[in-house]
Amino acid sequence: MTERHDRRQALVHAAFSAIAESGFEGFRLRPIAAAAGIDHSTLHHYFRTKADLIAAVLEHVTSQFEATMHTDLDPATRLRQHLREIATAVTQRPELFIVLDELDLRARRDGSTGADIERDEQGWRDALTAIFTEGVARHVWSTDLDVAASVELVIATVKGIRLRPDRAESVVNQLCDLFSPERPHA
Amino acid sequence: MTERHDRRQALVHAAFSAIAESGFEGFRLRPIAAAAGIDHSTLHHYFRTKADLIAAVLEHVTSQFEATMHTDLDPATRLRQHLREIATAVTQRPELFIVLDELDLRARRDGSTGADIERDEQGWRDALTAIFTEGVARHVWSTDLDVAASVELVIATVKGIRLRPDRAESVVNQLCDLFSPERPHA
Amino acid sequence: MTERHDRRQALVHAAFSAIAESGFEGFRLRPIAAAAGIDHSTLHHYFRTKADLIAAVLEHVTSQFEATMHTDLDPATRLRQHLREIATAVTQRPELFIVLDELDLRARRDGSTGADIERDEQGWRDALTAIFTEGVARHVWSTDLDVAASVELVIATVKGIRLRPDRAESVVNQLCDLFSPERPHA
Amino acid sequence: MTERHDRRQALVHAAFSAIAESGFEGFRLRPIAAAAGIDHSTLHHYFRTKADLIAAVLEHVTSQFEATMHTDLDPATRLRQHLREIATAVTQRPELFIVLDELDLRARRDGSTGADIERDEQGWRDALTAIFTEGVARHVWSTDLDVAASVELVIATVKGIRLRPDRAESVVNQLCDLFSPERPHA
DNA sequence: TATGAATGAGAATTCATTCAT
DNA sequence: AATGAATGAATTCTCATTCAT
Repeated sequence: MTERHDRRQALVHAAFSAIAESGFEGFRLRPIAAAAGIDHSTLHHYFRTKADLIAAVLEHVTSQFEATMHTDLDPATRLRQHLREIATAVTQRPELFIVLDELDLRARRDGSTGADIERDEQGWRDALTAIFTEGVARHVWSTDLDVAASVELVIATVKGIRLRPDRAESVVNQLCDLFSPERPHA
Repeated sequence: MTERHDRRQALVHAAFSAIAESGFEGFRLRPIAAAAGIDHSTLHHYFRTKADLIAAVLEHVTSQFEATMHTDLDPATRLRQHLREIATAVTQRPELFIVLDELDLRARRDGSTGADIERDEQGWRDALTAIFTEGVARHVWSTDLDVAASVELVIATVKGIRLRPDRAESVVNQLCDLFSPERPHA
Repeated sequence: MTERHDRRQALVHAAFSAIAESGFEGFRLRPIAAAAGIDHSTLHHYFRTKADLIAAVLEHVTSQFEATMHTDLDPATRLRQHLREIATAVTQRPELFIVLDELDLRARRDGSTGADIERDEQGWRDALTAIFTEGVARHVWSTDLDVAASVELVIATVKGIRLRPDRAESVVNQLCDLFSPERPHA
Repeated sequence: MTERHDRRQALVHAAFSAIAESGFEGFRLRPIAAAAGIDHSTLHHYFRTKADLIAAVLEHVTSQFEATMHTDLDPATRLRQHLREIATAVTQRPELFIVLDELDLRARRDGSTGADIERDEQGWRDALTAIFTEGVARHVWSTDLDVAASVELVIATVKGIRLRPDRAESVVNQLCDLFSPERPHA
């Protein structure tokens, strides 16, 4: 049983790496099976179709993004911390975000992929909305702040740095600074 | 000669549309040739290889982004206008940005695509840098503003809305508001 | 032991139905095992190979045709009754005859199937020969009657209606009428 | 153009022979292509799918059965001649009838095959009906004769001898004799 | 007896590309 | 410039069978 799980995991990992490296364009099953050390027909024992394997990769990826949202008192700090963690992750595990980008693009054509991704994104959106809403309520941010637009801005920005680990940190810092200008002295 | 040019254009357009619709994963030459009304082997008279056709699509796409930067006096207005134009384009010609996203992802694997895209992006980066630099010089923005990070933030944000035409406008507005808070009254 | 027998029977029945429905062209072991509620590899405990299972189906089919020849006095009546019974069977259990037809066709390629079927057919041929021989002896039919040819005619006709339950009855009646014209009046 | 036709013909012939020899159960495209001396992928240039090739085989087979019905004066002679020609064909070109039998069996599962075969059979049925009807009108046969049943009997008998070239002649003769008893001399 | 894992051979089909015409 | 024929390598997926448990 655990062996079965191991093989499956090995296949998912191999598929994940392959997508990270070559995208879906060149994504073929045989090399995946080979990387896991099994015959390519055995792969179908674990994943009936290519789509099933891709679905498993998607699940693997999204499972890595389980909410790491903190519950500090200060919403501004929470936002900053959250974005810094993302920036760190982009830097340390760039493949994760590359594959996510590939999946995002693929979601447009593949309904079920789209649904899974959308569900995941909605969870994230809700968390961000909570931060901004609380921030406005506590007068951390102006009551004029367009919460929905701010949330989408954050999301867009994060998506925009997924392929740019080198710039991730400075970009999220700059975004946080715009929301909550550091008043260093005084 | 002009006929030849027309045929090439027809092929490039067909390829562009196909990529916009199905991405590179499902990008096949035969349907492209069929869409242009020619035999699939004739396509090779115009583009020796598949890669050549893709390169032509890339060129077609980037040629659509020739800098439409205005030269108003006020840098803040220039920025806002520029981003609004982008948001409008994303809304009105979403395929253009979808294909750009596909190409961006592909650039990681394909050196020459990467170079072309990078060159293009650099032009854009320079223009944005000029705006922010001037804005700081003219005290539109604080001298503390991190110009480079601001430029990357703008770029990241725009990239992040490429697949979301519906949110494009509100996101860029929100970003501009953060840079230059509208102070409506007083 | 009886359990084992039951399982075997279940498998044979499932195989029989599958062949009746889709012929040998689409005959696969896995669905058979599934229909019998067992794993497809367990099937090999009961039938070592696919051919073994097919042989069992053949046996099952031929066992259904144990001579039900009557021993009335009148050969003509015997013939008519025999053919009517066949026509009824074709109507009521068409799958039996469909599978028989499939097996007949297959016999050409598969030696052992051929032998089994041939043996069965010979028994039938003998019974028919007995009827016609007796009929000629008793002057039910002309002494000019070609007994062997008549037997083959009957066999051919029956084979010819195996896929046509709807016409079975009228065809066998017509054949009997030709052999023994009903002289209803006078 | 004629070359193209030749290749197609060669493929159809090779397919025909393969089916005659091994039936549909073992019918694979690669050996067909090999027999025609081409790469197996080239086969798809001529027949997009396996089903297309089978359809061409079916057409080839049915085209061999274009009505060879004579227009002698005597219906009984016409019937006898017709059946003798069939018996001769079964003897001389047994594969034709074997393949026909295979197709007949296959027709049950494959709608389009079924339609084609049915259309062909209907033509034959019409011709036979004409013979019997005329025979009854001319008092060659009793007015009591069930024309429809007689037609079906002939059809069934012919189908029943398709796999038995050796018995074909004696069976059809016997059938004719039953319809029109030879009254030798006297 | 029963299973699930594994295999290897092979299935139809697709695709970019080349070549002769 | 244009075509259709041809290729060969590759693709996903299937299947009967075996083996260890």
